[in-house]
Amino acid sequence: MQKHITETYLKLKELSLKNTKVRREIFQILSKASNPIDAPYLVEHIKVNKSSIYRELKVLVSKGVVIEIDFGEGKKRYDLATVNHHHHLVCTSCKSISEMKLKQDLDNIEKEIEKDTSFKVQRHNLEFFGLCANCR
Amino acid sequence: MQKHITETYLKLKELSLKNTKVRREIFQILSKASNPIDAPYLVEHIKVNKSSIYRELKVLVSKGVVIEIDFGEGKKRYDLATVNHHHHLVCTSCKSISEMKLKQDLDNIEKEIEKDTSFKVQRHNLEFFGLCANCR
DNA sequence: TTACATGCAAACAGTTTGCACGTCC
DNA sequence: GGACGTGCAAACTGTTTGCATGTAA
Repeated sequence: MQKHITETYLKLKELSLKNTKVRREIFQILSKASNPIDAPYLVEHIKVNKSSIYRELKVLVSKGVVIEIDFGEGKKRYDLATVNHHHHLVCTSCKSISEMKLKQDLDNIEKEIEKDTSFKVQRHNLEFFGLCANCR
Repeated sequence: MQKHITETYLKLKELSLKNTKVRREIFQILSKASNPIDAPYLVEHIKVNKSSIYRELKVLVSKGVVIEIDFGEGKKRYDLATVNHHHHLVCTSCKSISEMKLKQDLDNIEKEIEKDTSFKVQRHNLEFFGLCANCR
């Protein structure tokens, strides 16, 4: 707990961002969450004006500490930019989300694209939609 | 031209959908387009009330003739559900979109997921973001 | 002290809804 | 004739903006 607070404090310092309420709380919620969290959830759970939250999310995304994900729900989701790149399995029935890591990521595919099309890949989105174990 | 109209007519019949203005025009625009088209574009270019267009898009998606794509722009894009499954290269600078087909699609990955996680994959989204030949 | 963070209210974009009316087969 | 499509206006959700004020370092 104390450890967690200290880590957050250090991370903010490292990014030369002031230690403010929104920042602390966004970090807290995202780090506790096991799945990407949508902006409206943050707005609902952090007692700070929503514009501050949306503004803050942009800052954190631009700093690269937080990543933005879109499952096509009409709203954005956010997750800590952990070292572990992974993909999501989204259940089309109960909407639950689980994570998975590819044994071998798409690096070879990305290289192939760059060679074939001269498009320089910066990142990719890969999500799978289907039925989770409970719903199938 | 005549051919195209006839095809559309037949397709509608096959789906037991009435031959209406919105339907014809959505098909026409989507089939001429080389990239997925966003809903606001359709609203702007088809002289029909926007609610009809949004309603219609849902019908066509549910019938499986049209697919819905989301590049995280805050709006949805639509494309004819052709036989050719492909992926997109979205330029983060000029926003241009190009298409690509994987030599080998993700079928093996999907099978792996089903085996490892008991999640039944129905479909996936895979988009690459980066710089196109012009912008890099 | 001052650059950066916040609250508030209003605006915006995309999309959805209810209801009365119109039209394809 | 009846099921289905449409127009219109209003509402809704997610997100952004301008501006005056507050606050961390």
